[in-house]
Amino acid sequence: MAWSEDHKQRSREKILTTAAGLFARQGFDNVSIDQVMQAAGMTRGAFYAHFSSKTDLYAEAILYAANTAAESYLPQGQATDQQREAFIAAYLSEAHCQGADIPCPLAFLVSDMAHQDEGVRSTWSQVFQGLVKRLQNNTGEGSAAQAEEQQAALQKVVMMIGGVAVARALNDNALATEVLEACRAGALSTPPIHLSEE
Amino acid sequence: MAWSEDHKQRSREKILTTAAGLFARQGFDNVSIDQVMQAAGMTRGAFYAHFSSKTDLYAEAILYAANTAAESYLPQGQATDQQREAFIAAYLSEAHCQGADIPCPLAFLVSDMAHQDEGVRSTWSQVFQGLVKRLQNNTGEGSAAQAEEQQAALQKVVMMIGGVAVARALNDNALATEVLEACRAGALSTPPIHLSEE
DNA sequence: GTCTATATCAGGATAGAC
DNA sequence: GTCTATCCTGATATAGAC
Repeated sequence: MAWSEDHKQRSREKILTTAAGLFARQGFDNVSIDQVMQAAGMTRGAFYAHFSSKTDLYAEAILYAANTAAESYLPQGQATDQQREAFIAAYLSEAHCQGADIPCPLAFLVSDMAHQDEGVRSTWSQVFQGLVKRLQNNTGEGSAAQAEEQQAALQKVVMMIGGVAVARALNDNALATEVLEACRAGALSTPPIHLSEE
Repeated sequence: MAWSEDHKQRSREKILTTAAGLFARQGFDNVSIDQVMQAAGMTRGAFYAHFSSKTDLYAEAILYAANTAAESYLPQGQATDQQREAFIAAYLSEAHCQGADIPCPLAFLVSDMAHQDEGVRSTWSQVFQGLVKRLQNNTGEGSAAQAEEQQAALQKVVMMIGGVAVARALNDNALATEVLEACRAGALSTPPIHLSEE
């Protein structure tokens, strides 16, 4: 049944891309299974042939969005400084903020995670750690240098996620733009902040 | 009818404190009017004598939380550097992250704002701008210095809001602690980041 | 695997008694 | 102003036909 299997796989992917976009833009509670399936060109009943529950879909969609984004924005393996900077600028762009393509679930769904079950939260956390790892320079040798690298990467990631989340929340477009600019400046400077509490 | 008026005012405040805590910790959609009113010691029907809708309560609760927090944590008017730093450290503490007192709606509800109506979003935005203003040093005279002050304040606020939101989202407690530490370091350095794109 | 139909339930909002 | 009782809608999940 090669055809049938292929068909199922295509349906599943269609549901995932649709759900990833809708969840990111509207949040978990404001998206219904009906809405997802209709946008994917199917009806509600077909849903449970692919996913066991709405929560299950949520976790899968977050992972799917992360994988898709990583694939197209950052090359696998080690990235150059230039590639990293381009990625940061794109992340903190107004286009991303307004929900272009499949928006990043890290920024769009941060404060939604606290209410979700273990499966969803652990998926989100893994995606977060993946991003942190990708933003590290890995130039330092000693463990002290590594710790500083880690701290700098965490600060960058928080500024990226926080910047997009805040800009998206704000009512005032001009201020939102200003926030994005400030965060680009903050996250692009390398190393952005030098200060350990030793 | 002094007694009656006073009674109503007390009920209203009881509803507001209860709602502010519940909304921040559980999000708008995961809190029911029933839940709020029961926790406040009343029943559902009494709700509409105080607020016109759940959304109305949401906006009022955000404002109430902000005013309450501002009152107890930061003195009105100009703050000293030391007071500002204590505030930043308390904001990025694990106690705040875990929902002590009435948590800050800015951090706990960031990614919820995008789905809310104008009234709620504008309330949130006003609270945000209030925090930005409080964190500015106001030492500079020229407009260029002012712009840098503004940028630095925005970076700090994003790191505070983003740090708490991310730490709260994470599944991994050790990593969450690390995030908070990194953000404290980042937000406490003054000026944290020097870079304008001129 | 996908459809239509339906059981079931939670939650927002209103009506009317006290 | 607060209570109980009720209406109504929207949404998850399941059952059974094709």
